[in-house]
Amino acid sequence: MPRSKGKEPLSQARIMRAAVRYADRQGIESLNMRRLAGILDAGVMSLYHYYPSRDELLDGMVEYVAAKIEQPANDEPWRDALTTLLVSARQQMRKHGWVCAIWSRSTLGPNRLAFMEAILRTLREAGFSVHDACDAYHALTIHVEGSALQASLFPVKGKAIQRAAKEFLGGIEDPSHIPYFVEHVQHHIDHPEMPDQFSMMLNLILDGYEAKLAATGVA
Amino acid sequence: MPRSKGKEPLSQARIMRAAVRYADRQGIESLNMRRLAGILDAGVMSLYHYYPSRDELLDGMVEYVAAKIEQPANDEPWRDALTTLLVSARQQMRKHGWVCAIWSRSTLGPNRLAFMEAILRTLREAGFSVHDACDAYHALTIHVEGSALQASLFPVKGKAIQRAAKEFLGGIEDPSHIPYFVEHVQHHIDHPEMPDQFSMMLNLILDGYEAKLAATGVA
DNA sequence: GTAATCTATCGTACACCGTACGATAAAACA
DNA sequence: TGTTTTATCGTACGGTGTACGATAGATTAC
Repeated sequence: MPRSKGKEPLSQARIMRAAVRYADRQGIESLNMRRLAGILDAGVMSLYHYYPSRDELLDGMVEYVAAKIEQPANDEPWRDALTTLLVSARQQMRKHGWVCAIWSRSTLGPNRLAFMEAILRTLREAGFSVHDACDAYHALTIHVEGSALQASLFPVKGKAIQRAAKEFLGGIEDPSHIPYFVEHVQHHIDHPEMPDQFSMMLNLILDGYEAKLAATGVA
Repeated sequence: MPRSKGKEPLSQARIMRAAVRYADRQGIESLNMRRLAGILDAGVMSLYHYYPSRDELLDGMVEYVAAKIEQPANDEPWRDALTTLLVSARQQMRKHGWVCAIWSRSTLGPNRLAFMEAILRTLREAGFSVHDACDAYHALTIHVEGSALQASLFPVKGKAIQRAAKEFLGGIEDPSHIPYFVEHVQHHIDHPEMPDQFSMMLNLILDGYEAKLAATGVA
């Protein structure tokens, strides 16, 4: 029984929007086919007309986010181009915290592939050897994915961080054994807004490879 | 009906060993309570006498691995101490590839806490300010966890890498759009043993913070 | 020794998940 | 008008984690 009058029809795009929206609010663990169908006011099996399985839906969600990563202009210097790519990737991963959990595990789709290609192209055209480009590629992507993953484990907003961290410390049975850890958490409580630690570290990595590139003398 | 004569009794340790052993071989996704009980030749619900839930079992598995991370000697210079800690952590994560998937998400247990505390203590006693120690801590742990995660997505052994990468490339519909990605994968095929890229990057990070520490002049 | 209690075991059952299969009715086409 | 295609979805099945309560051996109390 297709297209009943009252409700707007299903589509890949509408399902995807609902899925992303739900994951943004409630996390991806609790996103299941029945709930998603419920949100869309549709039968569960109707979803399978547009996505053959839950896994492919998740892959699609990763691609959805990957599509929003900004691509650098062609004439940008390599360091700026990489910064554009990686800062944008980081932004999207922060915006959709759930992607970190499935990013690496998802089947490689065109958008994620384009992201990887852009990084590698930038490096190679900057003069990096295949080997150095390989090193730098992994260093950079590890940093982006790793830091987004770590960040996704904590609440985003300042007030919520403080509350979470406090009850976090409260859960420890004997804090006297771990003074430096307590101090560290306290530091996060006192400074909820980290002054862009991601970019600092990114620059440190880029500094290292810029020096190496200069030493190689290729340009 | 407790302790039937023929079979050795259950215990936290025996269950944990079986779980780790199974995850090492078959991965953690397919590890479920029924299968684990089957391996141990026990009823499913018997496991719940030792672990109140699957989640707590997984937490225990993370703790099991965290316990094996080598702690540095007290008199080691800070850079050596950090290297000891992080290289050892990396080794354990490579040995038990499945931990990467649950490491960050697990509830903080004493062993993982001890690992974090050791890093922070080393940094602070080396003269890092609370803020710099915070930065360095995150940079280092992101590197360890991120690189182990990326590595865990590929087979360990050389021959398997080559086969996997080849069929990986074969699955792409139009490789001409992604020449640099193809080149990158080819590089991995040709050089299955990466000359310790992890340590190189680790040293790069440590170089950066050593320079910063020297500049601060604290010692 | 016997009775009461405790403890480790586990069978059954239930709720929730992804999804295979096939039915159905509206739309498109002949 | 009759036929085919397409989007919808109800039902059901197998696989999960686990709540509940039964049970039989070990332990303890008398």
